[in-house]
Order: sequence, then structure tokens, then C-alpha cells
Amino acid sequence: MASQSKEDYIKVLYKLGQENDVVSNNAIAAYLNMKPSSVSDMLKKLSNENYIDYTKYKGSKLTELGISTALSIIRKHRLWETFLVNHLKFNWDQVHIIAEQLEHIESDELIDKLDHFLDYPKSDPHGDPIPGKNGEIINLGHVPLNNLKILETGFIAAVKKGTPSFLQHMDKLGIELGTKIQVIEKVEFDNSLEIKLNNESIFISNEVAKNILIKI
Amino acid sequence: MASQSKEDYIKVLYKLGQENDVVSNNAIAAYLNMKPSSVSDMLKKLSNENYIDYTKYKGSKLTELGISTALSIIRKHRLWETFLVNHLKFNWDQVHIIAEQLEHIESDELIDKLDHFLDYPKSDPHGDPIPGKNGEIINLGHVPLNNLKILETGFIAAVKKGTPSFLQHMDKLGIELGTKIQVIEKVEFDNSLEIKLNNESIFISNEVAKNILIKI
DNA sequence: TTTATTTTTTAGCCATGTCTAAAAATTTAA
DNA sequence: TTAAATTTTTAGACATGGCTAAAAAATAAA
Repeated sequence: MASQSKEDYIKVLYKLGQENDVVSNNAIAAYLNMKPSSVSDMLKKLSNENYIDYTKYKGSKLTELGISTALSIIRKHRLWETFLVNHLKFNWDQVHIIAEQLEHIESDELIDKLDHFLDYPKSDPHGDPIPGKNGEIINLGHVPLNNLKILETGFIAAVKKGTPSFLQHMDKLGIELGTKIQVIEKVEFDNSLEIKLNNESIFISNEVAKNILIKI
Repeated sequence: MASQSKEDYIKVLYKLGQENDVVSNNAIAAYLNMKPSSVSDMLKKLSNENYIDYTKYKGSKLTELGISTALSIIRKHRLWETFLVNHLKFNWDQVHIIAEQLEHIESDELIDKLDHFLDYPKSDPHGDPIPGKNGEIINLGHVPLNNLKILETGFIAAVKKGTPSFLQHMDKLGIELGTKIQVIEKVEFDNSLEIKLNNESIFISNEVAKNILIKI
């Protein structure tokens, strides 16, 4: 198995690879708070171990092996988050750091049994899909809130950003997964939105709206 | 916090320190499957960080800090084992290796909440006491089975050895925690015992009897 | 009590994963 | 299309935690 460090790189490569086909060293370094030289070194190793396709100066991309490794780590991360929130009663803004540690525990049987214990959840406390044992990942058909048209309704299904500060802001606004929501008005001035939830109407910024995902 | 490696050393120092006042480097090396030279190096570091009192060539002993660190690791280990057996339905011979990984997860809040979730267990699946948050460890008054007199009865309360092979042997003999037991006969020839449990009479070797702890 | 054996330490080496500083390649801008 | 800026790589260093081989200290045996 890959070391914890390597797993961290693989995870970032997966995340950043969602948006850009090929991932730059700089982006990885920024994400991991590391120096680009360290990233260079590590990418060489990951390339030798066939986790990535890597062309000097050009950037890198996960191989099949890399992708399935990433999905297995993400699966573990999200299952642990689900356990922490649903059973240990953590708040959803507290679990990321702990799950970052737990995701590196090595035992397939542990994850199988945890999955069973949790009753095979399809998404984690932030609404993110949990990859299956063989890497299957379900498209949950989520749309950013700012894409909804005026008067359109939907249910809050996930949050795009999982940082504690964002999640705490959600808590303050009374926004939680499953809540029904309707777009009342779009303010053209700053793209902020007036929305109705829990029979109350509130304003949220475009920045916030972009990070709330809706199931229509 | 101490690194994983250091935590492993601290655990062994605690374990071996139970029997001998001062622990020899050789014993540590044997237990950890490492070379004595590596142990020497590490003990120097642990001594600098005030986890142990260490006199060259004489051996080492945990300090107050060392003991409380050890107890905190043992607490985590045993709570996780309890979770794995009681909730994830692992067999008691499968959990040690996984708990060895989980015990290094760093989060006091996690352990508090896990403890609460498990309903504040006093002992783990092997009957070993779980140290409290502040390192309190309850003496459960366990006696090795081979110390019982003829016709004396008691309840199987713990196993001294936690290796898979020993535990699997226990399973085969039908010995589990809580079972009532009576010593029928002691064979003077080889110190083996005839015992009654579940209304059956079986013979067990002295070696096995030494590793079964009884609550009278 | 001297010799032999065992234990422990030291010295020097290696892999992993990080860093800094400087060189090289690529991209952007003039 | 050349110069400037940015990105990436290389070279060399360092900390951690292991190793081997050899020296030193402690213990056991003759």
C-alpha cells in the first residue's frame, strides 16, 4: 500500500483532476501547503509506482490504478465521516480532520463491516456520494443553487465546500441537507439570491449559493 | 504528541514494566522485532522528551508523563477493540491489529464520544480493563485459572494472552468471557486441569490455564 | 578474579519525505 | 520574437527511524 503521504497526493490529484484534465505541480503544492520542489520529488515516485502519468514540466494525471486508489481513500473518508456524525454525534463541521486520519487505516474488512454497520449509505454528511467497494460512484444529479431559475424549488442535497467556517455559516442560516428551498428573487446587482426555506425568506450571497447543491 | 513509533515504544515500556521494575533494551527489541541498536537510539529520544528515566546500560522506566501517555494509548486501543467487536461484529481474535492502527488517531473528542457511544465500558473484549480518561485503572480482581483450588468455581473474566492462535483455541474449547467454570481435578503429572464448563468436563494444559483469568 | 559471554552503545549507512537555493524550461507580455 | 515572469526541476541539506558492524560495558562462568 501507498504511504500516508502518497495517499494524500493521490487524493489531491483526484480532486484537482476533476476540474482540469492535467494537474500542475504548483496547484498540488498550494493545496498541500508544500513547496513545489517537494511535489516534484513525490510525483516522480508516484509515476514510478504507476499511480500517475507524469510528463516533466507538463503536469500529471492519475492512471487507472491511481483513480481506484483515490476512490478507495475517498470511500473510507466518507464512510468514517458518516460514522462520526450519525453515531458519535459530531457536528458536520468537525469531522473532516478526524476522517483525514481515519481514511489511512488499512483494512478492507474494517471498511466492509463499517459500511454494513452504517447500512450502506449512499452519501456522507455533506451530501457527497460515497464510492462503492469497486469504485462505482453515483451521479446524484446535483445542481448549484445559483443555477436555479426564479421560483424554481428543490431540496438541499449537498455542500460543495466542506470547510468548518462555511459549514458553521450554513448552521447559522438554518440550512441543512434535505431542507426544501425556493428561489424567490435574483439580485442582479451582486448576484445574491433571495430564497425561501422553512417558510422564511433570507438573502444569501452568490458565493454561498455556488456552494450549495440542489436536487430538483 | 509523540510519533507513532514513539507511542509504540511507550506502550511496550508500559507492558514490560508491569513485570520488571526496569526494562532492558534487549527485551524491547525482542518485543518490537527491532535491533537493540535502534532501541538505544529511540530511548535516548524518549529520555530527552521526558517520557522515560533512562540510565545507560541499566535500562529504562516510564516517567509520570510516560505512564499517562501509555494509559491514554491503551485506553484508545481497548475502546476501539470494544467498538470493533460489539458493533462491527469482528471476532475477538481479529481486532488487535486494527486497533493497533486506530490507537494512534489523535483526537481527544473522538475518544470521549466513542466512550460515550460504547456506554463507558469498563473492560474490552478480552476482559482487560479500560483506563479512564484520567488514567484511572480499575483492578478487576482477576486470578489465573491455574491458581484455583480443586472444586473452586468462578467466571471466566479475561484472557491474559491476546494472540489470534490462543483466542481461536479458546473458541474451539467453547471458552468465552462470562462462562462459569469449576476446577474438577489438577493433574500433578503435567499440571494440566480438568475443568467443568457448560456442563461438560474438559482438560486444559497448564499453559492455557495460566492465560485464563477468573473472577471468583 | 580473570576470562568468556551477553548486552548495550557508538559510528556510519540508508530510505522517506521534507526543505532551500539555484538552474532550466515554459509561458506571458512587450 | 525576444525579454520578463512564472513554473518546474535539480542539487544538496536535514530530521526521523530504521539497519549493520564493531567497540565498550556489564554480567556470568571458570
